[in-house]
Amino acid sequence: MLSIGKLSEAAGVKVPTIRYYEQIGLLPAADRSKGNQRLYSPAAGDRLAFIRHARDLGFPLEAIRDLLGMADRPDQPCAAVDSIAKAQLLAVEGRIARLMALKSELERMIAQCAGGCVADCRVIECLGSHAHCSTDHGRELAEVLE
Amino acid sequence: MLSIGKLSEAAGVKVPTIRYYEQIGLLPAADRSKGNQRLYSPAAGDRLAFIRHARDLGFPLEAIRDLLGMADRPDQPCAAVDSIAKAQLLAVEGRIARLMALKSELERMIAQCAGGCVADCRVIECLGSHAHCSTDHGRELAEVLE
DNA sequence: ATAATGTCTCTAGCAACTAGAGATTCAAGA
DNA sequence: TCTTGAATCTCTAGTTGCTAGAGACATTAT
Repeated sequence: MLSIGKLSEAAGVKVPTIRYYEQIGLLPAADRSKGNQRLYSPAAGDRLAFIRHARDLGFPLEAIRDLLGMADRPDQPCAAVDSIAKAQLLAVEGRIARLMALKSELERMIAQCAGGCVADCRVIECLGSHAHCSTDHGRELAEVLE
Repeated sequence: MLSIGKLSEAAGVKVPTIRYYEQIGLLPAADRSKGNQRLYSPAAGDRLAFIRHARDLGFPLEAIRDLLGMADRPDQPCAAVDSIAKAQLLAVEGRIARLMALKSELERMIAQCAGGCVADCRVIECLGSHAHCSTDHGRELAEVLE
């Protein structure tokens, strides 16, 4: 059995994060030592690794909760798993597209600045008036950063 | 003078958001009507438009606070403005790069799934063990989504 | 005059943690 | 065995940038 610190090290997930996952029910309540400290089996480590890996791929915790539920029923069809993964892929692609637009707008803005004083600064001017922009970007451009 | 609702409409920023900006000191406290309702000059609208535009470009509010402070001193050199904008560009580029890695990992995962039951699902398997991954992605891969 | 909006303040909630206080427990060395 | 230092415990509050709601007051239209 592992202490929470050892588990943390093994899975690459910080100690308070593990407690947080338990608190929100993503991990089952751990066994305790006589002195009330958490003890984990290697299987708990696998579950945590799964969560961490899915987080690394950007899945939100709620999606991970669903994925874990599915992983626990290996005889069910995996279509639902696929659809979660595909939704995640779509979300990522959307973010990329919007970030690209953002990037070119920023590049244009920066390139135009000759480096004088603020009164002549293109960056400030461009921020002040949407009219200087090449694209008709709206709120949605930056949603990706949330 | 405009009511907060009219200002909201004109600038494309929601009413509670305007109040929030005032609360955190990004907008100065507005004048009030006899009945204590906020009244805004067109100049306040310009400032709000500046904020919104910068938000659209993904600048964090603290950076915007700095930018506004600089815009209020037109005779100062604009190097600091540029460096904020460049930092933002770098942040955006970093996010794009990491999202691209994420995207290809997700695509690989999804493509391998033959669509059987969960026991055979590549998506679940890949999430369960990092060994199936092509890249040695770490936590940093998903930081972009925060 | 009355009804329908609009606005006010205040609190609480979202995601996914992170940081800190103050108390306890464990592990290793003397 | 004792002691010290590290790890762990629970709990609360903070982060970012808003959003939603309650209950009360103001303004506008009919």
